[in-house]
Amino acid sequence: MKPRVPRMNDQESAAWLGLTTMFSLLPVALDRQLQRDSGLTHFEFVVLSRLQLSPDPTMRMTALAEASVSTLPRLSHVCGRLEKRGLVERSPCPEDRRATNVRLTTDGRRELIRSIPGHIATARRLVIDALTPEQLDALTDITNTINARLTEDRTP
Amino acid sequence: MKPRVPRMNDQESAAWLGLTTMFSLLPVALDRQLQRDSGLTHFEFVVLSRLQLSPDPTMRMTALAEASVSTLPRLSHVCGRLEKRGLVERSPCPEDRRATNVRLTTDGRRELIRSIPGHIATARRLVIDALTPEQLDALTDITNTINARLTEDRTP
DNA sequence: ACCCATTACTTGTCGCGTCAACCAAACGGG
DNA sequence: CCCGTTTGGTTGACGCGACAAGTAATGGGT
Repeated sequence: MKPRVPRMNDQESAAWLGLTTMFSLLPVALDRQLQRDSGLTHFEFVVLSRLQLSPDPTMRMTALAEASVSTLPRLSHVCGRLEKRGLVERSPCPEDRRATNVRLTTDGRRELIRSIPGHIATARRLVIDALTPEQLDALTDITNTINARLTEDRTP
Repeated sequence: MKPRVPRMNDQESAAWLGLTTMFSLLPVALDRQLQRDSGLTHFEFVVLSRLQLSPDPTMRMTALAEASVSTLPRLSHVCGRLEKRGLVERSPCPEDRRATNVRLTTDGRRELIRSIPGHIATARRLVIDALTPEQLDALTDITNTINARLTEDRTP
């Protein structure tokens, strides 16, 4: 069955063009700043952040993957690199011997904290400070709505 | 000088989290659908689209790079692949012998047109149809504002 | 007329992410 | 108490993109 999807009108096209343009520019900009100033990719930054924010000092790979909006293979690779650089440590989980626990090392926490101000400054300069409070609220609603669709699309 | 950037408040954090979550999910989703159904990456799709939309049947690399929100190296690589697959053709520009002209082949146009309905359907399902008209307008404003900052940030 | 800077693009390298395949442990029905 | 299935994670291969470096043509200043 081919349910004939309607073309986009001008209003829809404008939104779509703005959106696609944004996400071909924004990730690159974030990666550039973090890489240049802190030697971290944005995703590495997110992983370290989620680890630090966790109430429990150690997290399972699956939980960390979920928290950092990623996949297990991707997380596994990046944890391998981060471990080599001494920023995280992995240890087998005693309760479930299939599982792996990850935790932030002292070096990892230090590097993360060092990198935060520059990252926040960039996020403010490029996005947050450019928007009005009403736009911030609107953006939250919009992204939450879209993200709901995206997450249910992830696992068919 | 270190002008002490303020932390984010709850409103700002919510918007930022929503945004970062979205652009770690959306590009993957678009690539997946296009790759599966049409053997194209989203960026390849954009390149072909811009070529087809051009009033002139042929475009300079620089113009195409700008239109597809990309860089010259990236575009050069992807044009190489697309040319190998017979979807585009490159020829030296007669007026400026440094320049290269790209144009869509018949096969390229056909493949593009084949791929459009599925792509639009995905864009609708994941984004457009999830939003109200007011949200679409808001999204256009927001992304245009951010994109302005991003583009001026690109070339310091 | 010459030279240096700029423009236009290409190429190579490297690192990251996706996917598929794999392994091992735990579960659960018969 | 098995044995098939599900869950948790790792690994390898491959492709794409960023960046840096290189080439070639153009143009602007003197």
